[in-house]
Amino acid sequence: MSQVRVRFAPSPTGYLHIGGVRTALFNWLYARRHHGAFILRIEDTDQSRSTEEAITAILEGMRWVGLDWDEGPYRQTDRMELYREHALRLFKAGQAYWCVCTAEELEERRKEALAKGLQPRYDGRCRERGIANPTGDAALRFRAPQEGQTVIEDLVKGRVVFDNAVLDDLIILRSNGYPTYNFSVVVDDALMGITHVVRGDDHLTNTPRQVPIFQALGFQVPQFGHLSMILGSDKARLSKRHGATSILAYRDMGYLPEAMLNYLVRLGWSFGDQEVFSLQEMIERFSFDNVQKSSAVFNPEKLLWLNAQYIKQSEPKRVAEQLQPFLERAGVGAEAAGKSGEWMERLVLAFRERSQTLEEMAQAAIPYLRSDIQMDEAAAKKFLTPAIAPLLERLADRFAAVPDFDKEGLEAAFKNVIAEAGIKMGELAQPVRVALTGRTASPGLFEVIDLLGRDGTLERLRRAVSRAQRA
RNA sequence: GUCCCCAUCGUCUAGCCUGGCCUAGGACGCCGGCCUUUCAAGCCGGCAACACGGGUUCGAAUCCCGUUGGGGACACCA
Repeated sequence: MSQVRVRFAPSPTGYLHIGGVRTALFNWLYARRHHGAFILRIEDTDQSRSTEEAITAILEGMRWVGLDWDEGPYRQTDRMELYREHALRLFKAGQAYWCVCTAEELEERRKEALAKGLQPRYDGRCRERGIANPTGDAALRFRAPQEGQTVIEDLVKGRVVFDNAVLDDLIILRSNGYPTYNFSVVVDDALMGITHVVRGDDHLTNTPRQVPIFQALGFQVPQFGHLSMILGSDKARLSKRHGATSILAYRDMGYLPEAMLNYLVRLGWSFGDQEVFSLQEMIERFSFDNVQKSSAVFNPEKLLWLNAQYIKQSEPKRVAEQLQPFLERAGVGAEAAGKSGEWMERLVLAFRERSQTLEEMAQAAIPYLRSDIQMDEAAAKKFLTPAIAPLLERLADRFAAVPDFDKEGLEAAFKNVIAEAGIKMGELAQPVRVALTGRTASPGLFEVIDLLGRDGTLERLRRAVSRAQRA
């Protein structure tokens, strides 16, 4: 059996969206599963819509999620001679002809047909003109089969049959010399030896247009697999109005790349009841046999849950590294840089179970990095009262007396104070929490103290005492 | 309009190909409880679906036909 060769072929007309990443992922998984090659190809033949920035964003997105490619990135604009050469070959063989209908005329006829409720296909008026050497602007059209059927044995949809009567003679070479999509894909997929064309099912109806071109060119027809679309909550195709769709936007919101891939792979694919998959597991288990035919609605809550799972399970050291840019954006980059790696890991350990994103973790970490804390006024009013002040002061004194400020000593000191005062743990814990963090919610008190250290803890406690006395 | 694809809890899905094991399983979310110094996490429990109508069959979520609904395509875009 020949080697598997698959490709991801985005057009650089915008950022890399998550639907594209899922298509890339399925291709990549299939390649890795079968020890084949995953090829990246940029389809930039639309000069007016393709941009360098988009190409950069696509590569950046692919690298971020870790979908590495074995060949490419190829750019179609670097391969123009190839398309022209094969298009002309078709012309010489009588399988393509020059068309001098103008774009305006075509557009008019198209609208007319649509208005009449007919399929807006090219009427073939240049088909028999036999123009050999067009003088002005002319496009080259493929002479598509008019009879019979084109049958596709799709890897995910199964057998799909199209009547060739619905096909029209599509333009393969524009009058500006550039190839059109349906032609350049065929030439590239054939020349690059692509064995399985796996793409979105918005391309399903392009397939019967492409198959005859493969055949006319004398190329072997690859296998096709059409993946269902990702929909928004209103069941319409996922787009900007449903929220963020750019993969890099998710990076910037604090999602982990492995969580993104795990979420995306489960959108349309499953392996029994398993929800969490390492990359290795995905590779070992992936198969088109259990790829869903129907489209899937994008569910941000489940993504968030998966992200939280990954944050919890990842190596604290790695999470700490990935957290850096978020700390910088939160304005505490310098403070974080002053901390040891070991301290940063303790920070991650304290917050990994209460952060769904890295952004959330960075926000939660602010009071532990800055010396001046932002006090929640409502919380202060409720918990830092004159009545509690003497207890806080006593606690600060006892804490100060704990020899190496270790957890056991601190806990004993804390318990002594509440026992002496005859109050419950929570009655002192909340005021202390507010005193130390400025907030009513935080990790365990002794974890907080551990992060703050002796000086930070005592200073905040004392400051809270004077504030409480004045309240 | 024409062609193509699709249809199980709100959502992602298992089951469907190879009918009975389905009183339809899991996950997210939601609700309740446990744990608890707060917030989380974790654990336990609950609500919730075979789109509809015909067949075929002893028996249909599973096979067939139709209806309805949703999506996609129909460019000198990709």
